[in-house]
Amino acid sequence: MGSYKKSEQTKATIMETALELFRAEGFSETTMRQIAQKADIALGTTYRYFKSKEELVLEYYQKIQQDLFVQVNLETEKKQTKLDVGLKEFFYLQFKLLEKDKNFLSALVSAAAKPGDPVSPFGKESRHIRKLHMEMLEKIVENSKTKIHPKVKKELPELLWFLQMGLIFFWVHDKSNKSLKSIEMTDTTIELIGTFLKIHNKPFASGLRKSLLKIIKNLVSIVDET
Amino acid sequence: MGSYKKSEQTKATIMETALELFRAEGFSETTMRQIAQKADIALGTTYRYFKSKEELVLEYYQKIQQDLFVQVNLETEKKQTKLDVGLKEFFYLQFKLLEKDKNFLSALVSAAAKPGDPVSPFGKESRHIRKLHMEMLEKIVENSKTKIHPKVKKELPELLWFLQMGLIFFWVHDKSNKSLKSIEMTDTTIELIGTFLKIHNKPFASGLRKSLLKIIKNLVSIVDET
DNA sequence: GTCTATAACCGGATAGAC
DNA sequence: GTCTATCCGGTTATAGAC
Repeated sequence: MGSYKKSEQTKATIMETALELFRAEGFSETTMRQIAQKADIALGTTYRYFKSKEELVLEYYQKIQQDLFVQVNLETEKKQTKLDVGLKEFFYLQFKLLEKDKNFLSALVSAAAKPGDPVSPFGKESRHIRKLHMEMLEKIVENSKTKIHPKVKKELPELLWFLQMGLIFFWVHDKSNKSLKSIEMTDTTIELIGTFLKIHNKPFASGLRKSLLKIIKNLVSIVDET
Repeated sequence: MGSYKKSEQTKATIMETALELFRAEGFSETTMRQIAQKADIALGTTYRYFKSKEELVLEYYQKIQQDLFVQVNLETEKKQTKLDVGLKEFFYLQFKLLEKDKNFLSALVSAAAKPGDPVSPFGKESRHIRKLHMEMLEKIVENSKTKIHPKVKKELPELLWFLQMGLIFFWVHDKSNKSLKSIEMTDTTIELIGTFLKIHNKPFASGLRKSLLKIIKNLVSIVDET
C-alpha cells in the first residue's frame, strides 16, 4: 500500500485531468497542451508517461476492462446459468461501464481499425487485453449449463470475442438513446447463437457448423499478425 | 469529349501525382507538400480540389467502384448463374481491382471507422456509393437462379452489403500472400449463406431466419444516421 | 540516472492577398 | 483559381534540475 512514487502520482494526475477534459470537451477538441496546462505539468512531460494521445484513452479502456474482469469473475463463480443469460449479463455490464464515456472511447475504436496501429485489438501490442477477454468468455462458456459439442465449445470463445468486437463497433456508431439499439443487437445476436447451438448437432445443420468453424479459423488467423 | 476545363486538368494532375506518391511511399509517408511540389502546384491549391488528404483516396476508391459497377453490369446481364457463383465473381473482381493499392486504401478503411467522419461508409456523405453497391448486389441476387423466399430476398442485399464491409475490413488486415486468406474467407462466408438459403424455409430453421432478419434490420438502422 | 521543462519540428489545414 | 504566409496541435530533441 504505502510506496507512493512521485512519478505514479504524476501519471495519475495526467490521466485524471485528461479524462475530465475529454468528458467536457470531447477527444479531438482537447489538446495535449490543455491537458498539460490544467495538470500543471510541462507538455513534454506528458509524453514520458503516455506515448500518444490515444494511449491515454487506451489505458483508461484497459482499466475498465480490468474492472469488468473482476466483476465477471464474482458473478460467474457464484452461480451457473444458461449460456445466453451469462453472455447477456457480460455484455450488458460492459456496455454499462463504457456508456458514460462513449464519446471519447469511440476515438479509440477508429484508431483501432488501423492495421498495425499499436492500439489495434488485433495486433500483438494488445495481446494482454485480448487474453483477458478470452479468459472471461471461456469462463462464461465453461460455467454455463448449456450443453455444447466439445469441438464447438473449444471454438466458441473465439467466435464470441469477434462478436464482442463487432458489437463494440456497432455501439460506437449507435446514436440511439442510451445505446438501446446496441442492447437489442446484443440480444438478437445471442439469440441467434442460442438457436444455432440448439440445432448444431442435428444432421441437417452439419453444413452450417462446418462453415462456421472455418470462418472462425480464418478470423483467428488474422489476429496477432499485424 | 472536347470541353477541357483547365481546372479539371489540374485536379486530375493532383490526383495522379498523389497516387504515384502513395504507391511509392505509402499514405502516411506522403505529405501534402510533396504532392503539391511534384505536381507543380501550390500547397493551398490542392485543398481547393480535395477537402482533405483522405478525400484523395476516397475519390480514387469511388472511381474503382464505378469500374466495378460497369463490369458487373456486363457480366450479370449476359448470363444467369447460381447466387453463390455470382457473388464470388463479384467479390473476386472487387478484390482484384483493389489489390494493387491495398497499402494506401487501408488508410481509408481506418478513417472510415470513425463515426461521423465524412469518409465513413455509414454516413450520409457516402450515400451515393452505398446506393451503387446496393444496386450491384440487388442485381446479382435478382439475376440468380437460386430460389429464395421473397421476404428473405428483399433483405438479402442489405446483409450482403454488410458482409462486403466486413470482408473489406478483413482484407485490409490480411497480410497473407496476395490476400489469399480473404479469398478463402469470401468463399466460406458465401458457402455459409448458401447453406443457410438451402434450409431457410424448413420449419426447423425458422428461429435462425427470424433472428437473422432482426439483425439485418438493426444493422440497417445504424446507417445514414451519423 | 530519473524526471521535468523549454524549444523546436513537422505536417495537415486555412486565411487572405493578388 | 492560385499563391504565400500562417496557424494549430501532436510529437520529439535536448538541456538541465533533482
